[in-house]
Amino acid sequence: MAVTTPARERTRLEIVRQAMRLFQAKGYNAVSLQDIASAAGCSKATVLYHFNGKPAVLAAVLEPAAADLAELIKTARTLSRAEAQEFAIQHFTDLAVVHRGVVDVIQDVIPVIDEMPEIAGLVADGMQMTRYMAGSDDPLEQDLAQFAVNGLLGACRRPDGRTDEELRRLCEHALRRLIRPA
Amino acid sequence: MAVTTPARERTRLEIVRQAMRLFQAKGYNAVSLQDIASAAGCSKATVLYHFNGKPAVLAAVLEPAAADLAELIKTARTLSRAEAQEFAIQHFTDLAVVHRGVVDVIQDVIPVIDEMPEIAGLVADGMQMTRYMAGSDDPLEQDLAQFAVNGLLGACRRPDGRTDEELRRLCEHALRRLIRPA
DNA sequence: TTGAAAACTGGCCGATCGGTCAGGAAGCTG
DNA sequence: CAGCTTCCTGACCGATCGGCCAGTTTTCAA
Repeated sequence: MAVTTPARERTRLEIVRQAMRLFQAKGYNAVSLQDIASAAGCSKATVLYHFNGKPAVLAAVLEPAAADLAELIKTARTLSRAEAQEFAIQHFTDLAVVHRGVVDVIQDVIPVIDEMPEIAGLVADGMQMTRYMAGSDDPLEQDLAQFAVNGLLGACRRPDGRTDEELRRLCEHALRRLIRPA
Repeated sequence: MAVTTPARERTRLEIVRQAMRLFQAKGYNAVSLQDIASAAGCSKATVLYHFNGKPAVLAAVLEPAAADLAELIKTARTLSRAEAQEFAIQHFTDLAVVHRGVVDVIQDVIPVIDEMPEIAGLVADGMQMTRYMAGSDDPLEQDLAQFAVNGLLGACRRPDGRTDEELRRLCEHALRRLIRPA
């Protein structure tokens, strides 16, 4: 058995690429399977041949970011509290900047997040990372870390033509004003 | 001529009340006119009798917050830069906390904000208030003020059972860490 | 009390949604 | 070449969407 059929992967990838672009531009709910199919140059039925429903397309779009985040969590777990905090500030920022499209998509799904089990893991990991970033169990610092992450995600949503590096620097600067070292 | 017909205003108000509740809970796009009508105890046709389409319902939901914000802008315009900054920090926080439901609704509409002229004024005023909050024209401080407002709006979206006063205190605390006095 | 205006509604419309299915086209293997 | 699997599609489905309209009920001033 072939590990992957080239044709299958090519179409699949194009669907995910276009779905990402559209979700980011118009929001998950406002994009139809027909929109995705047209953009990817195939029929709606083909989209549903490759993915088991619209939520599965969303899951595929989110998957790379979710995997990267899970990797970050795994690393952070091996560090001391102070190290984990510094690690979280730097790498969570990186992740949000690089995957800023995903950040945008997630925001649009928040109101119905309970009905989307396919992204529950991503969200849970994000909250875990926020806890690492706080650096302490003090409720105020935890709340401020959440505040910081909200600002971070918001900034990555509307980058205003900033380059990755400019955006990363801005976010890290803001985080260091908000977050107290452990 | 009667200034207002009681029956008309009563129904209108109930529709707006229920629409607000539903938009906040499930997002603008996920709420149908039928949902609003059922919650308000009338028919979908009645909703369309009082409001010229679904966007008009949204505009009515947002109107009180928009009016309050416009009033804030008018006051801030009469102040010195330093006074306006302090004014913005305190009263923009208040506004976001009191109208937190509206904050939630707006977030859901952001991806299609260009197609919603009825909320363009609100958004423009919010950005103006953000500029006052920065306290200087330095691009970095402007960006940080935007970052702060993103955090503010995010915190008001998911209040986690906090009281108005707790939420207001948290936001003001975070803002004072992020914002440099003019 | 009465009649016109205001408030309201059931039923219908075209469009679009996510999703299904039978079957055609393409590609690989013998 | 034949035959099987994979890939893909047009046509169709039931549901629901926002919106419209003709007509009924309610309100209220004269």
